[in-house]
Amino acid sequence: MVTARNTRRDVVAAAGRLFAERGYHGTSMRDLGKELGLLGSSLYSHVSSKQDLLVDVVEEGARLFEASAEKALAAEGSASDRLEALISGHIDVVVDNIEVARTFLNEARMLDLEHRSRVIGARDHYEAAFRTVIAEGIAEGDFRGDVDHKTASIFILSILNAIERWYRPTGALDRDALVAELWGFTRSALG
Amino acid sequence: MVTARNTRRDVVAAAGRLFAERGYHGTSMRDLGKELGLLGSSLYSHVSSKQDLLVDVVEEGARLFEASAEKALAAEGSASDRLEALISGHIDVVVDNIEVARTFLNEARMLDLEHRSRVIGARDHYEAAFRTVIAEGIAEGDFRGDVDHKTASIFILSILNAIERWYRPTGALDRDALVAELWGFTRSALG
DNA sequence: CCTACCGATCGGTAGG
DNA sequence: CCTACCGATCGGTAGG
Repeated sequence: MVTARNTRRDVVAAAGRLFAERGYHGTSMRDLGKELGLLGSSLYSHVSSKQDLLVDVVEEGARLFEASAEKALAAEGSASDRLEALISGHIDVVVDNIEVARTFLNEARMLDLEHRSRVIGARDHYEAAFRTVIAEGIAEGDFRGDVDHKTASIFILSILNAIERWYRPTGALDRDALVAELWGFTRSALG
Repeated sequence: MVTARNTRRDVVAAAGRLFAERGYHGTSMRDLGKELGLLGSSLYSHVSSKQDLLVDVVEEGARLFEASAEKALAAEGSASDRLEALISGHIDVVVDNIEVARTFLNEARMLDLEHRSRVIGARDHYEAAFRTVIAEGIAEGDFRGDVDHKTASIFILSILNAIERWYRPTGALDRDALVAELWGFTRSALG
C-alpha cells in the first residue's frame, strides 16, 4: 500500500482543525475535502452530514474534559490537591488537543438543539466538579471561608477556557510553567 | 412621520445582535434584512458590504474598551485603585453593550487581514494597560513581589472576557456584585 | 427601500 | 473516492 485512503478519524481530525481555525460556518465541505486531498462530495462516504462532523469533534472534546475531571477527583489528598489536579488536567487536555478544545469551546453553539443540550449538560457536570471541590476546600479550611464557590469556579474555568486563545506551544510559557502560574494565582485567590 | 426608515446605526446595531448570536458566517444579509423588516438587498443602500458591518461593530467595541481604559488610568489613587477601575470599567462595557462586546471578542478573527491587524493592535494596547498597572502595583508594594504581571494580566482579562458567556442581566449576580466578587478574587490573588 | 436579477458557492445525492 | 449533478442560498448590483 502506497497511499492509504482517509478514514473517518482523519476526516473528523481535519474538521476539528478547520472548525477551530475558521469556525463551523466558515468551513465548507469543499474546504475540508481540499485539506484531505479529495473532493467535498467524497466526504459523504465517511459522514452523512456536515453537522455530523461537528457532533463528533465536540463530543470528543466533552469526553476528554470529562475523563480528565474523573481522574482528578479520584486522586488522593486534600480538596486543594484535587483542585490542582483539575487545573493541571484541564491544561493537559487543551495543550494536547488544542483544535478539539477550540472547537468544543467556540463552535458547540452551532450544534442543533438536541446535541447542544447534551453538551451544555456535560459542561455543567464538569463545572460542578470544580464547584464541589472548592466547597470542600472551604469546609476543610484549605480555602478562605468568604469565597463564593460558584463564582470562584466560574472565574477559574474562565481562565482555563481562554488558554486556547493565547497559548502557543513554542511560547515563553510552557505547560509546566502555565500550571504553576495558574495554580499559584488560584491558591492565592482562594487562600 | 409614522414609521421612520432605518439608519446606518440601526443596521449596524442589528448586525451586532445577529453576529453575536449566530456568528458572522452564520448570519446572511437576508437574515439581517428580516431582523430590520426589509430585504437583504436593501441593506446595500446603507453599507457597501457585509464585511463593512463587521468592521463597524468590532471597531465600536474597540473604542468602548479603549475609552474605558483611558478613563480608569486617569483616575486618582494607587495602582491598586486603577486596577479596580479597569476591572469595573470593563464590566460596564460588557454589561451595557453585550452584543457589541460579544462580536468584538468572538468575531474579530473573521475580519480581513488589514482590519484584523488593527484590532489586534488595539487589543494589545488595552492589555498593556492592565500589565502596566499591575507592574506599578508591585513596585508600590500593593501587590506581592512574586506575581508575574504578564501572566496575571492575561488571567484577569480571561475572566473579564468570559463574562459575556455566562452573565445574564436577570441573573443572581448583578453588575455591582460581579465587580465586588472579581475585585475580591483579584486583590486576593495579587495581594 | 423594492424589483428583478447575477454568478458563485453551498450541502448533499445517484451511480459508479 | 470520482463524475456529474441538484435545488437552495449566498453576497452583491442595476435601475427605479
